[in-house]
Amino acid sequence: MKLTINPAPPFDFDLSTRIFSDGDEQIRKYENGKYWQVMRVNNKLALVTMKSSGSVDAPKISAELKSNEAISAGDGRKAEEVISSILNLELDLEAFYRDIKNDRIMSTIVEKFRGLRSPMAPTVFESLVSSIIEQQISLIVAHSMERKMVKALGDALQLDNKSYYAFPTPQRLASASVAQLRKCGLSSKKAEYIIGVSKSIAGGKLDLEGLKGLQDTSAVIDRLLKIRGIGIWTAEMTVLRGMHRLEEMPADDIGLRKCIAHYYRSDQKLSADEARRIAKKWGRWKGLAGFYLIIAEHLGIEV
DNA sequence: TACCAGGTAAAAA
DNA sequence: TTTTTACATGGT
Repeated sequence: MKLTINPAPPFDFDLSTRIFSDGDEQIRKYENGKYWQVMRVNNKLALVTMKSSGSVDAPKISAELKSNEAISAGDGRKAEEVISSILNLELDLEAFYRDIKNDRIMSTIVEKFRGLRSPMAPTVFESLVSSIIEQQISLIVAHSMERKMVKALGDALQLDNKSYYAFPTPQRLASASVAQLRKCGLSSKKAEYIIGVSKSIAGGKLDLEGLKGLQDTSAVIDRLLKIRGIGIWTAEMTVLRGMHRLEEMPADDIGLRKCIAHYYRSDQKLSADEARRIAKKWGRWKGLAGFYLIIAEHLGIEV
């Protein structure tokens, strides 16, 4: 099935998905103008491959959905919703750009990255598990472990003689053993955390996805902090990427603090509180602004 | 080789 | 109550 999506401008498809250039081709990857990944639509697995067929100010995405099951028109609409969610297409970027206009440094950066949207996790669960894996270790290491986990425990989709993998469900991770996750490189503790939270969800004791309905982000974070293995950093990362709460910024994050220090304090070390103070002027866009800073630093942009 | 990297829970002080 | 420590692995 082919889909055409017309996001609100500005949207730079290639700039936003190029982040996955080093991704795994069996999970999700950007290459030669195309981005693909497995997604769940109404409990069916489908591979979606997308490319830009428009421009930053008149964006258009051409997507193709492939599955071993029959795909209905309703599934197509659901797929559009999921795509919109993971590419963060609902985000009002113009409002962000307007609101940071009085910040000269941030303004210079957003001008260079006009149309960049931060990728989002399709579910709160995926966002939470990824964040647990990313605790304390470098992103390169974390992504390597996550890849192994998705391939070992995720649902496989066989298409064109190739295997693709979707992120494991809470039910699957609830029945996994610590030893299985240890084989993916995770520490015993992280394995326990992930299995523990998965069991709560599978057992109906925790409705993670339902937390999206809570307006008050700090109430969501308070609930997440009750889960074993979830501290403030993990809770903030989870709501930022899994619930589109772009106002949340993990100020305790060392890497992010280095970025803020680089652009705002000539590389002088920052405490978390100082980072929060600087981030205050980004208002409801702290997390998104932080994302722009990380990308800018990664690409060696100077202002 | 040793140390650090987008932390957290549990032990020790 | 606050401070230290164990934990995993890839890069430098």
